[in-house]
Amino acid sequence: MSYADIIIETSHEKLDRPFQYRIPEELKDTVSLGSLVRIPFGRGNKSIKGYVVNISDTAQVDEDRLKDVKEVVYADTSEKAVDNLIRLASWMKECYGGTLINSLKCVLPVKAPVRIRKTKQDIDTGAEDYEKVKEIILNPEQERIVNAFKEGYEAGDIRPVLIQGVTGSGKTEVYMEMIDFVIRKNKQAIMLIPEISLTYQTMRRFSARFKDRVSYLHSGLSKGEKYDRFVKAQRGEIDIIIGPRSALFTPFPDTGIIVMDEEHDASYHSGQMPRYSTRQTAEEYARITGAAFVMGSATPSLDAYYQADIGNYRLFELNNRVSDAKLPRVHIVDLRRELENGNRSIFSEKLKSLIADRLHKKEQVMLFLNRRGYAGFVSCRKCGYVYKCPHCDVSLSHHRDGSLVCHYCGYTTKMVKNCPECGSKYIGGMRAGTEQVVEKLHEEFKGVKTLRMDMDTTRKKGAYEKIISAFAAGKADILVGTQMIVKGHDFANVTLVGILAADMSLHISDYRAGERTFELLTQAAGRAGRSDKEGEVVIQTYSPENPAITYAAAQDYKGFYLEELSYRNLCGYPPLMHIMKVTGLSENEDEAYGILDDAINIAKTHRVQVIGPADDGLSRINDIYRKCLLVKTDDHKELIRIKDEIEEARERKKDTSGWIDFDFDG
DNA sequence: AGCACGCCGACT
DNA sequence: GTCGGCGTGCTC
Repeated sequence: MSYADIIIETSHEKLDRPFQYRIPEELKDTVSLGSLVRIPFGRGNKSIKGYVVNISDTAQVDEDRLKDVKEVVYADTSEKAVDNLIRLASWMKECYGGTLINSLKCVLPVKAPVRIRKTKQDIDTGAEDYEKVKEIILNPEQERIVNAFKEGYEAGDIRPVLIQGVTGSGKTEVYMEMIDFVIRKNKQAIMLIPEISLTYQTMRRFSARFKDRVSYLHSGLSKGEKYDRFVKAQRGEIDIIIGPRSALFTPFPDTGIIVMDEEHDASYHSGQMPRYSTRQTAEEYARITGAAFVMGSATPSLDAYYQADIGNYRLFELNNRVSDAKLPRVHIVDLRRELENGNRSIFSEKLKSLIADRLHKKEQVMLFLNRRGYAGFVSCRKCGYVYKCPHCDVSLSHHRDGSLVCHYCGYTTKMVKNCPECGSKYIGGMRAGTEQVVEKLHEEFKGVKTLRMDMDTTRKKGAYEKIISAFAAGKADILVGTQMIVKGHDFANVTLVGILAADMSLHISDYRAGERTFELLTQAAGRAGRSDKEGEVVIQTYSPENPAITYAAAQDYKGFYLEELSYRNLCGYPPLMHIMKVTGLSENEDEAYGILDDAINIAKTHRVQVIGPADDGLSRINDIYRKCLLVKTDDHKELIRIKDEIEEARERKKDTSGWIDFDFDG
């Protein structure tokens, strides 16, 4: 007789454990690991669904307490892939909290044997639209990395690989070469990209080389389309899958390599339960499957580079752009001087003259207004002074009631009329939107053609692609946008990039502000001069001496890393310390704080640092108060133990609001 | 979470 | 006596 351990579909944590059922003789051949089955549950024998997570031939409880599996809703064809994915789900539950059933749902393939129809969304991979296959000749730098990878792979070096390559250095060719090597061994490849919007261009490059052995997967596909691809993956009809973080869970029979492009990208963090880090999860999945794990970025996250620094990852560098394209020339403009010289506009004299020059030469310009996580910090336009928390060294946020508040520890002070540093009256928040920028451009340059790309203009489906292709086709001289214009798009005719207010992300109340700013500036600068024409970049800032700005201008990743690491060390932030962020939600402010009381008491019984509670960055959305608590220690395992205790306490109190993040982002 | 069992008060 | 209140505890 065989038995199945089943995780049932319920939101209740108390039931989030395996229940054993008898597999009746007639279902013996259809029930397999990962199968979705229907079972009677509870006194009422209510019929519910559950996932089979283990099959054994011994009963764990009295035989007379066991019930039979009623029916199989769907059985998987590839047990091996599913077995690995179930292990991954357990690891995720352990690491990030929440329920096992939640992690299983996140990880296990869609099981919906519905009719497959080809839709318009389908990117055609039929033979005709392939880009011309240029003969791929790697430059010596690329070749060295590929060879070292192959040697490591053959020698069984299981360490993840981090490629730090400047923008335009040809990382994709390196990935393709590595993938080619692995799939020739009859294994499959997962190619992760940060965003759905990058699917099309990545697909084009990959299908030019790998033809119909490549497919893609993302949340925009219907259940049927996803199912179709899972079946293809399981049957071995495709070798490579391309997609955002969810593509990591493609049920290949023998995953041989996982590539994570643009490793630093914030969208690799899941904002929903389970709140997982794609880098950590891919690393674990690579361990489980025995696959190679390769990350690449011009600006690796500090955490990833640190792993390379201490020898956990193998590090490779690509320091040159392909086909002799030069790195752009970068000008830093001190906006305080502009004010002194009587220029109160949002464009510095330098930027104005360079824009005029490009308009004359019929070359294109990108203007970048960094408004990410803009939380209303206060600074002096004369001397650049920024109000910061004396305890946490993050910028204070300006609240409607006029107070200045720290979003980490809750420190509060009054807003002032004059700059405490230089006494000027030019102190206040920074407020300029892309709309005003466009308006001012038309005032300044008569007849200029502009395109605007931000949250407003890209809300509609397909609007993003429309703007990108219009700009690529030369239908505008200047593209004005928020950080979304920075991501991976190559415009051959762009020779000038202007960053209007580099300080905006520098002073968000987040310990990662410097890292994010460096990243954005470096990536934005990388958009200039991607082909034969040399590019120029203008960075406008009130803090020209800030390392995030100076190192980005110099395109010096290593320099920034060392500087930022010593800052993190000094202030006790990741990657040297680990932070757990406990979030509490309530319609009532006192209650929101109250929810965190248990967490505080639990944390205080451990040898950790407890900070807060404080208003969370985005408190009071939809009239719900959001409060957070930070728990800091260098011992990650200790944080996991505290997390388990907090979850236990929350369960006892039937408190389902709130969540827990580790080394959180934003 | 559901659902049954159980041990007390006011009702045809 | 017994109908029903929801407190307690279990679910393979």
